[in-house]
Amino acid sequence: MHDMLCDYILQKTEGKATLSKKERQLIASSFISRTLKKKQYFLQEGDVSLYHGYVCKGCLRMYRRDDKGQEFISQFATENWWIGDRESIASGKASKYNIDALEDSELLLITKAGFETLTQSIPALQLLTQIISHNNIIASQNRIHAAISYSAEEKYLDFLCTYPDMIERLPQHMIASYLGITRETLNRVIKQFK
Amino acid sequence: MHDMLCDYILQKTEGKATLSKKERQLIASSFISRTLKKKQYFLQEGDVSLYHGYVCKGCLRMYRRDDKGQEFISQFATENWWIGDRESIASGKASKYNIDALEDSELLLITKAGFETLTQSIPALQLLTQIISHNNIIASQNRIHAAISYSAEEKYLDFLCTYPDMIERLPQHMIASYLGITRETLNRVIKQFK
DNA sequence: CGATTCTTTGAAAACAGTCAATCTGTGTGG
DNA sequence: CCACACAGATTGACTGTTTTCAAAGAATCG
Repeated sequence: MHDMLCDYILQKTEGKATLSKKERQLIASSFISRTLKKKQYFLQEGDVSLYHGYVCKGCLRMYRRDDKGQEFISQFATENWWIGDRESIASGKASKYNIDALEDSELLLITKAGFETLTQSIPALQLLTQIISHNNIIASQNRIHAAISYSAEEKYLDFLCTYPDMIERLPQHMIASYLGITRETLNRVIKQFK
Repeated sequence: MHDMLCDYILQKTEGKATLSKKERQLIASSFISRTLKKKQYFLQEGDVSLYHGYVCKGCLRMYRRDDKGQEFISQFATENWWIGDRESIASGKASKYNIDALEDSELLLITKAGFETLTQSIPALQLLTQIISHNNIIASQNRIHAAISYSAEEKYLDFLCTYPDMIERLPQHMIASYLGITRETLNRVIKQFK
C-alpha cells in the first residue's frame, strides 16, 4: 500500500522529484492504514477531522446534510485521491461534513502534524502538495462555473467528460447529488441520450 | 505600493514569517505596477494570462462568457486579493476568462517565472502561497456547496455573510452573475428584505 | 442635460423539483 | 434455492421557483 503512495508521488511530480529509500521508509512509517467496509463512516459531522486520507482502493464520498436531511455531495474519492475536511483538520473544529465509503476501501491516513513534519523533510512531498493544491483550485474553479452556468443537461455532460470512469462506478442518484440536481431530473436527462 | 504588499504578506503569515530589508527590495524589484481604468481589461479570453496580479487598490472581476454572450463571474478581487487565471498562467494556454476593472485600480504584477524564483528565495512567500491556496480551497468548497444546495434567497444571504463589505461596492446584477441567478430574481429576493 | 448603466416591475414560459407509485436488480437469510 | 427486503432506477402528474421577455424608472456620468 505504501509503495502505491510512493509511486503516486513520483508520478504526480512528473520527474521533478525523487524519493530515496530512507524517505520511502519515513513515509511508510508516518501513514497508518485503515480499511473501511461499504457504508462505513470515515468522518461524521460534528466530529473533528483528524486525518488526511489517501485512497489506495475503493471509493468514498464527502457530503453535507441540510436541515431537511437532504444530502449534497461535495467530493468523490477513488484510487489516488485524497479525502478529508481540510477546514476541520486545519482548525481543529467540528466538521460540517460526512465522509463514508461507497465501496469497501483501503486508506492511508496521516495527521496534520505528521504531514507537516513529513513535508519539511521530504522535498517531493512539498512539491506534491503544491501540485495537488494547484489542481484542486483549478478543478474547483471549473466546477463552480458549471454549477452557476450550466443547465441540468450540460452539468451531466460536463461530468461525463471530466470523470468518465466514475459513471459506471457511482449510483445515479449520487451523481445527481454531486451536480446539485434531483435524481429524477438526472434520470430524465440520461433517458434523452438513448 | 510595494510596502502594502509586504505588510500584507506579514499579516497573512501571522507572525510565522519575516521579511528582511533585502527580501523587501527583492520583492519590490520583482513586481511591476499597473494601473487600470474602470472597464479596462486585465485579461481577455483567448489571450494567455501572463501575470499573477495583486490588487493594491480598486476592484476587478473575473468572468466567463457563454455561447449566448451571457457573463458568469467566477471571482471578484478587491484590495489584498490576487487575481489571474491560474490555469492559463500555469499551462501557457489561451484563457477562457476575462478580467476587467470595476473601479480604477492599481495592481502589482509578477510573471509565473518571477514568482517561482521569488518563492525559492523568500520563505515568507513560500508560506504565503501555501496559506492562500489553502484558504482558496476552503472558500471554493463552501461556494460549491452554496451553488448546488441553496435557493436564490439563501445564496444571497450567504453572500451577505461571507462578503458584507462587497455589497455596497458591487452593482446588483454582478452579484447575481456571481451567484448564478438572474438580476431580476436577485432583485426580487432583495425586495423581500425591506 | 443626453446617454449609459443599473434597478425595478409585471406577465408568461420553461425548467427543474416534488410527490407518489411502480419496476428492477441485488443480495441475504431462512 | 426461494422469498423477502432493500437500494436504486424509472415514470407520470403536478407544483413551484426561477428564467425570460419587455418595458419603464432611477441613478450616474461625461
